[in-house]
Amino acid sequence: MTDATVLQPSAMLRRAGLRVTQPRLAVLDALARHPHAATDVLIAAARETRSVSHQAVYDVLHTLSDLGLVRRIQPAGSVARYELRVGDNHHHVVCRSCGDVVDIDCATGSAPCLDPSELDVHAPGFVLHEAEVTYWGLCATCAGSAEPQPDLTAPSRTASSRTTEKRKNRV
Amino acid sequence: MTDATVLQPSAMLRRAGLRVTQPRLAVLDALARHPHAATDVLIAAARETRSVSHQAVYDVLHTLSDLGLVRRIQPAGSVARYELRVGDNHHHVVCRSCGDVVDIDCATGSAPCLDPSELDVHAPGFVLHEAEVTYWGLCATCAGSAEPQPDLTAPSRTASSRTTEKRKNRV
DNA sequence: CCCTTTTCCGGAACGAGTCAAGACAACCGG
DNA sequence: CCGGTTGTCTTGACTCGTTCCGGAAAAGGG
Ligand SMILES: [Mn+2]
Ligand SMILES: [Mn+2]
Ligand SMILES: [Zn+2]
Ligand SMILES: [Zn+2]
Repeated sequence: MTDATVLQPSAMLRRAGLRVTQPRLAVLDALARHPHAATDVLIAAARETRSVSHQAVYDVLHTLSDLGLVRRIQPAGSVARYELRVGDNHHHVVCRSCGDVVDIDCATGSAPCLDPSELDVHAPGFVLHEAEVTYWGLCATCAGSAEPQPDLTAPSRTASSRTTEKRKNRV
Repeated sequence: MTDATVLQPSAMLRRAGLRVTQPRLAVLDALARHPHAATDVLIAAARETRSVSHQAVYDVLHTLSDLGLVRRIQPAGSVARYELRVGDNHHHVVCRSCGDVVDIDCATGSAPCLDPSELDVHAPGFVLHEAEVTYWGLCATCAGSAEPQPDLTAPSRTASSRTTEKRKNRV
């Protein structure tokens, strides 16, 4: 429901009982412009607007995600990413090669959208909150090019041990 | 299918074209005894058997997961965890409080067990490999105790910014 | 048993994220 | 409009899991 994007940044902060500060406005602005961005990207983006310390960005992201104003996702092998789309229990498609993340509306509806049939058998008494679904594969670009894009998660390598390639975790 | 656990360790190594070495046997043994264990636990467990360097364990885990002999999972906010159950596309239930991981058979069958309806719309040309499902909630123990167990992932905190508690990432 | 190739080792390095303590600035009440 | 009270930011050091490096060791084929 309460889609954060429709509210005035300062309004949504105050409504959550938070002070309206420069770092928070800067981060909210950065989030609006960079959905699913990693922290370092958000830091850079926030600095385009205001002067903010990296620690402030971390603090803001913690505060906001603890209060549910932003969502934090962390596809395996990636650093934390953040988005303003909250409360709609949507899912994500992630490219194994370039790490790109795309939203997918939840077909089933609200959380938990899926129910593990064997829950009672293998984890009796477990209280289920949500089912997180991550679709893995290759985006159109990466699927096309034989030589994949600068990699991100890459557990999908065919060969043996130590890879020589570098990796980068940008957006 | 090819459930790793039913094969002799040395056999499955050789069948994958790998040399049978002490570190690899030690890690396979550790994995058998500690499903879903984090790397540090596996290092400790492997050392109970043979003398192995931490780097060797990392190398082995990379080699084996690259070849698909072990599976690597990484629930958001946790370090990497490994298991021998591969190729059956099973899913996981994770306790938000203590970080405990439990297997859940995939009801649908083989990967990708789920199909995002809007794939073509929002990510046209995307080649789907698998759908990873992670169920989040509280295990019976943690749901019972008001004061939750030593924490692991804990994005579920209600209050504001900087938490005072410590955390630990064990199995 | 020797040689080649793979694998392992120890140590240094790295990067995302955290801790800590003092400076600062929102907001409130006057 | 001002000054005090908190909650928030800054700076800089630091932790922890993991990776990089290059020489040493050992697996396996001949
Ligand atoms: Mn999203
Ligand atoms: Mn499992
Ligand atoms: Zn891609
Ligand atoms: Zn628990």
